[in-house]
Order: sequence, then C-alpha cells, then structure tokens
Amino acid sequence: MNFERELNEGQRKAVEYCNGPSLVIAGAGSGKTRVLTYKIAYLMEEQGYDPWNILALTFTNKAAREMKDRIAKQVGIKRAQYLWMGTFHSIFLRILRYEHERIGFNANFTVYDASDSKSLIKAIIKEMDLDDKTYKPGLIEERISNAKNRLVTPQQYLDSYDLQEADRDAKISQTGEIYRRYWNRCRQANAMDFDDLLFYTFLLFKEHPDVLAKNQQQFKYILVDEYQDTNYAQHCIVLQLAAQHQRVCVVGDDAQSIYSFRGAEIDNILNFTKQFQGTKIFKLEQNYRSTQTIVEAANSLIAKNKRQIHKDVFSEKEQGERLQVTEAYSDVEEGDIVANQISKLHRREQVAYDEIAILYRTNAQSRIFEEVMRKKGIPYRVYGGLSFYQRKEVKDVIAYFRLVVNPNDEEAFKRIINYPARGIGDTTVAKIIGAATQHGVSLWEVITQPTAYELNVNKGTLTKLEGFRTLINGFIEKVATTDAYELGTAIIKTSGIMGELMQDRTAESMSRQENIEELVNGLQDFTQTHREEDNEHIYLTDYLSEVSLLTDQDTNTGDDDAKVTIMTIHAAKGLEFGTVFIVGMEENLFPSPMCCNSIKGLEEERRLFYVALTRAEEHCFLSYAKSRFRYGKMEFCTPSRFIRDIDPQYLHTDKQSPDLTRPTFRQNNSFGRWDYVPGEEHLDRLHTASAQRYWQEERPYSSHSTTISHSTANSHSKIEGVAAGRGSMTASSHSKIEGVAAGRGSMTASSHSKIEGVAAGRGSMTASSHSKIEGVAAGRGSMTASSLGRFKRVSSTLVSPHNGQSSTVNGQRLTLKVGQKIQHERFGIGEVIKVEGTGDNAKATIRFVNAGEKQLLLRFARFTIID
DNA sequence: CCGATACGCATTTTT
DNA sequence: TGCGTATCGG
Repeated sequence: MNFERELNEGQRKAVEYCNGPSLVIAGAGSGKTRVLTYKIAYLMEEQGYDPWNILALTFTNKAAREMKDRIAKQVGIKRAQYLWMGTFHSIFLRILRYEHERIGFNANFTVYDASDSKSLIKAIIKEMDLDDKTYKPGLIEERISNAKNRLVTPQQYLDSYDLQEADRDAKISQTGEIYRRYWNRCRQANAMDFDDLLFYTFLLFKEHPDVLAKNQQQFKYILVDEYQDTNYAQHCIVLQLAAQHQRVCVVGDDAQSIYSFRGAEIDNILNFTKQFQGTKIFKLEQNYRSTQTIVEAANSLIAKNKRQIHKDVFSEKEQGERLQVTEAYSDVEEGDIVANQISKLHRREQVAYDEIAILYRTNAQSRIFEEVMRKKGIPYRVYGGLSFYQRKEVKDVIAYFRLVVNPNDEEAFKRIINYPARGIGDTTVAKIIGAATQHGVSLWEVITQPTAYELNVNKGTLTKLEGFRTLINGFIEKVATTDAYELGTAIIKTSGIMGELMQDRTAESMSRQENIEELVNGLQDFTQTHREEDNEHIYLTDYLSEVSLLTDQDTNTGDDDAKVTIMTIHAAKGLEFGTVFIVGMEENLFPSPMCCNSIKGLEEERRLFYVALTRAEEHCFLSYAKSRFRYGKMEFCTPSRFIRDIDPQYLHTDKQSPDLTRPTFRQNNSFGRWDYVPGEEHLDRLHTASAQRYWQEERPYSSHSTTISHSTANSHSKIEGVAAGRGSMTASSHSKIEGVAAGRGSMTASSHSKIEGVAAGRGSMTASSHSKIEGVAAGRGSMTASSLGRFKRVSSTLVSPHNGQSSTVNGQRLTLKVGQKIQHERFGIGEVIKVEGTGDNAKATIRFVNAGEKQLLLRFARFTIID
C-alpha cells in the first residue's frame, strides 16, 4: 500500500493521525471515502489494529458495503470480514441481540419499521378515544421519534414542563401518555422501532457499566462517516464508546447536512471539538469531481450561509462551462427542454445516459419527466417511491415470518390474523387487544389461553382462533430446527397467501406473485450464501434481522443498462454524474415553502441546493418553469432565490428574446393547462403574460383547495338545484342552471346559456354564450357547449357517462366587428379595435378595460359578445 | 368482505 | 389533480 502516492497531503495527514480524536471536514468530492478506507487499512497494516477492534459506522448499508469492498482489496477479504463496519442501526442491533437480557427483551425481538410504529400509534390513539384529526398519527409519531432521538424516556417526557407545555399549546396534551403506552406496547410485543435501536443501546451502556467497558475495550478505534447527519442519540453513543480512549475519527461536511427533519443535528459536527478536547481538525479542500466553475459556483452559493465551518474548496480540473439557466413556460415544457437537451448530449457528444441525472426537490415532480422520457424513448430509471419491502404482499409474508419468530409481535399479529380471510374481524381483534392490555400480555398469549385471559368471544370465533393458533404453532415448532429457506417456503405455501393471490389473474395479482417469488429468491440467496460462509444453519431469525434494516437502496435492480437517473436531491447525496439537471428551481418549490420561515430551514435548503450542484462533474443545468400544475391547479412561479445566490459570473442565462426553436404552448382548457401547439409561436408570449396577470389576480380564490360546495349566480342569472360535496355551480349574466353538481362535479354557465342536468363525480359541464346543455356528465365525463367567439346558438343534449369521454358541440363561428364590446373569459370586458384574417386565422385586437391591448386568435380565444 | 364513494391531504425519508 | 384511507351499505 502506498499512501504517499495514493493520497494528497491533507488526506494523508488525516489518515496518519491516530492518537486522539480527529474531525475530518471533507468538502464535496474531496475523497472522503478514500480517507476512511485508507485510514482503516492504515490502522490495520501500520498501527497493528486487529479488524475486530475497529468500529466504523455509516448511514447506509450501501456505504458500508462499498467501503468494506474497497478495504478488502487492500488488506484482503479475510481480514476485512472481521471489521465491525455497518450502519448505526445494524451494528447496534447486533449488540442489543447479544445483550438482550440486560434490557429485558427476548433474543428474537422484532424490529418495527416506520409503518408498524405508525399503525401502533394509531391504534393507541383510537383506544384512548382521542380524535385522530387532532392527534394525527404522523405528528405524534414524529414527536415520539424526536423524543427518542433526544434520549427522552416516556417518564421524562411526562415530567418535562417544556414538553408538556408545548403539547398543551399544540392541543395534543395526551402525547406523553401515548408515548408511555407506545413504549410499553413495544416492550409487550418484544419489539423495537428504529429509534429504539439507538435509545436502548444508549440505555444499555448507561445502566450497565460492565457492558459499556467491554465494548469500549472491544472498539479500540471508532470511525464515523457523514457525521453531519448524526442525531443526538448517535452522537451520545459515540461519546460513550470513545470517552475513555478518545480514539475516534469522524468525517463529514457541514455544508451537506440535509437531514435535520430526521433528527440530524448539524451542531454535532460544528461542536465536535468541544465534546472532545484536543480534537485535531483536518480539512479536505481539493475537489476531484467537478470543474472549477461548478466548484466556485457552489462556493459562492454556500457562502450565503451563516453557520458553517469555513473551508476553501477548490478544483484543479479544467475551468469548464458555466451553469446554464433555462426558463420554461410550464412544467411540461421544462420536461421537454430537459429531454431535448439529453437527446442532444447523447447524440452529439456521445454522453452516456447513465452519466446524466435529473434532480428535483419533491417526488411529485418525477411524473412529468417520466412521461417525456418515455415519449422520446430515452431510457431512464426513477428512484424513490415504494420500496420492495414496503409492498403489501411482501409485508404480509414477512409478517408471517415475524410472528413465527416472535409470536408476541403485535403488528405482525394484527396484519395476518385475518389474512387470508379466516373470519376473524375487527371486533374480535379489538377484544383480543382489550384482554391483552388488561392483563399486560401480548395478543398471542391471549389467544393461546383465551379462557385464562377472559376473552369473550363466541364458540365459532374461538374455533377460528384455534385454527390460526395451530397454523402458527406448526411453524413455531420448526423455527429453531428448519433453515430459513425451507421454513419460509413452507409458510408461504401453507398459510394460503399464494392461494389467495392465484385466485385472480389480474396483472396486479400477477405482479404480486412475482414479488413474492422475488422474496423467496432473496431468501434462498441469503440462506445459501450464509451457509457457504459460516457452514452452519441459517434460521428465519437471522434473515429477519437482516431484512428489517434493508431499504430499497440496497436492492439490486439487476439490469445495468445505461439509463438516465431521475431522483430527489436527497437521494442523490453521495452520488456523482457527468451531467446534472436541477429542475424546478422556483420559489414555493425550492426552497420548499415549509422551510422558509426560519433562517435555519432556509440554510438547510441552501445546503440541499449545494448538494445538488456538487453532484455534477462537467455540465450543470438549472431550470425553472413559469407555471406549474400543482394540486390540480395552475400555479404561477417565479425563479428561485437560490439562482440569485450564485455569483452570476458562473451562470449562463438563456436570453429572453423570441426563440422559435423552442416549442410553444397555449392554454387548452379552463383549468389553464398549457399544451404544445406547433406553429403558434406568435401567441404564446401573449398568453403567458396575460394569463399570469389573470391568475395572480384570481389567486385568493383558487388557492382554496378544501371542500368547495357553492353556487354563484350573477346578474340576470338563475340557479335552481343543489351543489353538494365539492360540486360547484356558477351562472353569470343571463344564464340559467338547473340541476345537481355533486362530488367534484362542476357546472358553469355564462352569458345567455343554459344548463340542465347533473354533473357528478368529476364530470363538468360548461356552457357559454348562447349555448345550452342538457344531460349528465358523470365520472370523468365532460360536456362543453360554447360559442367562445367562434360559435353561436348551440343547443344539444349530451350524455357522457364514463371515464374520459367527452363531447363538444359547436355551432357556427362568430364574427367580430370593430367597435363591438366583448367579455373575455379571462381578460374581462374589452372593445374590438381591429380584425384581420378570416376563418381559422382570424385575429382581433381588443382593448381590454383592465388588461390592456391584446391580440387574440379567434379560433382559440374564449369570449362572448356583449354588445 | 367487497365496492362505491367521500374526504382530506399534499417536502425531503440514510435506518 | 391523484392518492390513501375512512365510511357506508349490501
């Protein structure tokens, strides 16, 4: 191993300092992982450490695995194998399993995932007769999680004046009690949630000095990756373990701290030197990833943050191009522009697809990019969404495994007691829970001895429970003797899950079967590899331990075709790409409006943008749309303040002169979505500008997305009927509506038009100027009768009962004359001052009272003649 | 237990 | 708008 050649001076110094606490501040792309792997190798090769005396903590399984592989290449796989390297959670799980007796758990305890926690909290809220609209399970879960991450026990929570006051202010004063019950129920179920893995480790060390001492001796050197992302509990455990020998090295970058919402405390890294006196700080400032321009642009951005550890990140790569900033008219156009750019790069510069990433702030933005990529035939992969282990069918199977391994597991019990259906309904389950709570035992214990625990159910139900018990007991008998694969497949077969899924042949259930097959394959794989390694039996318990801490990031997709990566910025942390598109650079999106109230929140958003920028090696594109479809409504957007945070010398902004190569858009319906219309370049700017004004004015109205149930009648109009649910009816000048608007149905009649009928579901009926609709618009049907400057005297009866069918009836085209007064759907009242062209090309110039002069293409304009 | 329907909600999410 | 979940009736 040649440290001199492989490392730069800063890296080498960080590697070689081993006699006390050290903090390595690693700028983006500065070779952080390199330092960690070399350092671990160095400890073993040069400092005489045995691998089992080194503890290296990471945040993801992936990071741990990659690091281990790299170390294995240096010191050999045999030695690397014995390193204690893994995520906080997996390492602590290992310790807790070993020391389970000390904290009063059985060795086979379950690890509850986030949805188990939430479901249990929900159940407790219900049992306490609290309103789950005030006590939102998600909110309570967050509070409990925060408490645990801050090492606050239920008792301390209840005793804390501050917390009680905060909960009282938030009108959720029972949170402490929910926490207490939740804590006890987890113990009753012999289960720990993710936060408990940390909390109980801390408690174990705190209350059992001998255990702590043993672990302190074992872990003679401790390394922690991504220290900026540690929470208080993690920080405290590191402190516990390293307190004596102080041989601890933490690596991180405060500028990349983006997980405060998960409890990460940036102060852990900012104040590390205070916790460990005499800490040596090493800064890695040379960026090997990005061009000088990208690095300097990112520097200029992050300089806007107050709280940070100063560093001078620099690059010695080529200067490179400036970051391109592109404006799009709409979210759809933004997708188009990005896709075109990708095609161009691929075609002209032979950029491989897997060298390209599209990054955004929120998952909701993925859809548009998916669609456009599919349309253009560009291979892509969207990351995020439901992970394999969160799919229903997979969870069901795992729940069987869990209950067999740990029959006290309440969440697993509830999940499968009636799956597949065996006639044990909610009432029975509620009774079981009641009896269990009353006697302080698990649900399983209640059904093992129903009489002893006074379970009050009828004979039939008792027989059904008996059947379930026998089924599970059959598996339990084998759990310690049959290997994981064999027992697992037996459970899947015998439990009737497969049978249930084979019932119907829908695509959906086929894919469920496939998922279960995939799970079985994984199980077989797991059993086999472990058998090869250890040459001993592997049981379901071992499989569950591993699987409970796996995430989607760890599942291999199996295909390595070059694809464009589409993901959130959070998910992109730690990755790098030749070309990066950062999209949706808009106010109210990025920075997220939820974070903008505080400096702290805003600084974290800025760090998030910093992370995004520093993913790029060569090219970086920023884009924003001027309008975006959100929550079913059109919103108008302005560029993100973060673009202005970058020194403009590093930016190349598209000039805003007419550019006919770019697709143009027009508004195609009353919701204001803009669609591509070739050959209407002259119109788009007009539409965009005025539409913006219109919507800005109207915004106070349209921003309410809660229940709408109203009818509005304006001058000389009449409404008879009912608007229910989210239905709405609007009639204006000389128009009339008779009927019902229910669900999300809407009926709109304007000037001299008439609607009779029903708009239900998401149906809509729109009649304007001199038109008439009779009939039913249901499901997603829509009916439109219009003159809209084009037609007059429309009268017809339409029925569009189901999905997506729509009918439009048009009459004759209207002609405009100079001097006529019109009422435009958006611009209001105006006077015709010029008319040119005929037929489809007819165009008029209108002077609007409020909106100024506009040119309208009569084919598309929506207006009525009023005089 | 299901289907239809109604309603509320809407960042990010390493374990 | 699109989704997950609560609710009701058969």
